[in-house]
Amino acid sequence: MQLYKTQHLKVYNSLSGQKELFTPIHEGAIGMYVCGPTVYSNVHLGNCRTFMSFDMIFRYFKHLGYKVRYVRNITDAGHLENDADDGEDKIAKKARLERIEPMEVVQRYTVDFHTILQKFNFLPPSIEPTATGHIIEQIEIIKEILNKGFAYEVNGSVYFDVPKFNETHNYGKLSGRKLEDMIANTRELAAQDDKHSPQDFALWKKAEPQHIMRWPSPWGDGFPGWHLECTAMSTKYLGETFDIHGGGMDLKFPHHECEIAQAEASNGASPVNYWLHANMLTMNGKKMAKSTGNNILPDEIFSGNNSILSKAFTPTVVRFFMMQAHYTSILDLSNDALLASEKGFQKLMEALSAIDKLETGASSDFDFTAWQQKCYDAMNDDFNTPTLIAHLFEAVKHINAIKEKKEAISEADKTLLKETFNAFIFDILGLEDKNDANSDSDKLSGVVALLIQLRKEARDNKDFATSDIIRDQLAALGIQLKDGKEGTTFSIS
RNA sequence: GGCAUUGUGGCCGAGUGGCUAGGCAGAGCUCUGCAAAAGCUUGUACAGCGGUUCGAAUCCGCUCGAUGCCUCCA
Repeated sequence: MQLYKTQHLKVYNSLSGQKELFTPIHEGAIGMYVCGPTVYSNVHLGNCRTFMSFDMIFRYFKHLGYKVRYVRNITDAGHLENDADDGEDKIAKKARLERIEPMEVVQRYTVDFHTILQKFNFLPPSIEPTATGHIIEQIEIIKEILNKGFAYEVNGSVYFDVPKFNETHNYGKLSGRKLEDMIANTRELAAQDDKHSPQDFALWKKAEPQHIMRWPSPWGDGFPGWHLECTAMSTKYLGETFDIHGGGMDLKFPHHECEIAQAEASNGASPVNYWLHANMLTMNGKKMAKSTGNNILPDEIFSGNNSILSKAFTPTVVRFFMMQAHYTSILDLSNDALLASEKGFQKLMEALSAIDKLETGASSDFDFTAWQQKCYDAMNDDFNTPTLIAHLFEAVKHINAIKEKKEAISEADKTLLKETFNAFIFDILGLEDKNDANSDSDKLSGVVALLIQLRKEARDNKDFATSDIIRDQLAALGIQLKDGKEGTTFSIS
């Protein structure tokens, strides 16, 4: 059955600035494009947050029964470092610094990107196209824009004519900018520039002799402009108008604004119905960015090898931390926040594992069907994962009460509870119940189990000196024993 | 300077014109040989100053602060 027929989803559309009822162009099917990474260095945690937000969105669409074509590109053609003529593309620069082929840089960091996302339990997109694999498509779009008169060629480069475009279209409608204001606020620089207007942007740049990444084109050897690849690839795989375009908030202007302009100039149609923007992850209150050095790598968190965190955190805890904030809000990373998330996540997992053991009765004291709908309502309200998680914790309270026989649950509700928990926690939020430490080594588990047994015997004999030695020595090794009604379990920190 | 977003209890972080967010920490309790773990209970916060309203943390204005974009950036 298709849930989307009964669950009505609202999304915040950056284009309108409002939450809108989501209706795909083709019933039951969704086309979604998300701007992927530029693979010139290791993906940092801030990058991951954006992709994780859209991974969650992708997962929810699938859960609702939509057929989704999710396209997330790899930018491997490099972007210009700056707008001046001597701009150098990032990948070429990195290649020169490291004395390797540009495609070697691309390969290295593409692999890193995929490895990290896998650790975070990402679902792979339907298509992951690369910019260099779509040079021909990009050239075709440039030709079309030139034909329509919205671009001009200068010295082997082609620029998009923003003022001309703005005469008949609305440049700035996504970011809420007005061309007049932009012109009025233009900084005075770029003395020797081929561009007619500072607002114009490159569709094709002439490659200087020393430039490594280059392709032949009708305008000579060069490379595509910064915004073109997304237009080319989204159009190719999703059509001239598609449902959702996502990306980080920092891409809204100029990148996405230019995408709209390119698409409208080349084929006349507005390319995207719903623009979704994920907000930034900050650290110490500042945006994470490769360029400023204010960032942390995922592996530095997983290993605990960094200066801001007191310990290591697993990928799923980091994911839970991020899901506790709404994707459109700025989220600040800190040790305390991560610690809080870790404890909360453990609590959730313990409740989940307790469900199976719950004894059922004739009826339930809690309306689990209504509760389940509240979970959906949260997600239907622009993917409100923090509210969803609050509802999950509400259920945790009832699970514990049932466990202690203070409340009752019916067999049917127990099944519903289990299915709902699994669906939201694993399928939608993408979390994993990995007790890394415990599953680490069967031998270790066996040894600890043996020690637990010896300690139990000592305690039964009231030999507390021995039992406390076992407990304290294990604790010193980072193995904590947890005495419960059903016996003793342990966790490794 | 321009555009945009934002300011919630010790920390993180939702939300809404009047009805408990949630997590963590803290406090109390239960359990325990003692602890730990676990569970239960507990907090009336919404930058400041005005205004609209029967009623605003939620709407409007101003002040102050923060962040993002305006050059590549998730």
